[in-house]
Amino acid sequence: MRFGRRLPRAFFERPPTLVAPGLLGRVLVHVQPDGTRLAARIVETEAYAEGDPASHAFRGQTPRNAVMFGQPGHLYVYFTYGMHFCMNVVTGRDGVGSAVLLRAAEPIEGFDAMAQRRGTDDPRRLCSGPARWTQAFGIGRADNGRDLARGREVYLLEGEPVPPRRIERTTRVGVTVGVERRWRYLVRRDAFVSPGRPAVPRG
DNA sequence: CGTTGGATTGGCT
DNA sequence: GCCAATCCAACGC
Repeated sequence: MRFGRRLPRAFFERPPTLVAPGLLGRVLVHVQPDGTRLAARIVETEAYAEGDPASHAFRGQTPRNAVMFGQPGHLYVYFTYGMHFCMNVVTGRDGVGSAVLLRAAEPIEGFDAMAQRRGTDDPRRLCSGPARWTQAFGIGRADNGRDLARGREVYLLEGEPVPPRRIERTTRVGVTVGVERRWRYLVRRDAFVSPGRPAVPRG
């Protein structure tokens, strides 16, 4: 199958609340060290904007979040809960700390390698969750800072964008602050969306 | 330098 | 629904 061209740098050089819905239906590709190609269609994302208390960038630049403040179109990978990696696409102009968390996708290519890493054959358990997806793809520390617009190992293809009426918007999953912001974007009724529960806005 | 809690997941009650 | 797993960056003293 063909999924079109690579998404250009300009695609990412916008606020994360525009990039996040714009990434739905796109295809993330990871060419592994052994040459195996993995691909998945994005079905769920979250925006982490400038001035957003839930963002890793909220308290300014640190060694950990430095990639978020760099050139858009790069991959920001972080380690959490002592065992999981999550991946983001850096958005906005150089110097702005913002990104889009990649939360869930439908496996398209490299099913066997994903199943082996995940320890299950269930296609819905391969990439449906941010840490599941990085595990299935073998994404880790070494991938932090990779350039999606130019690199050879990890990149994004145009795929087929999801029209606005098929996009659902909710609060984000797992955040304890900024819970009123509805910055989680998902493909309506898609089976590969993560099982994560949106935050409940207090009121 | 000690403490805290996390953009999660899977297993168990 | 609840909670342990397991590391470590960020923050406060």
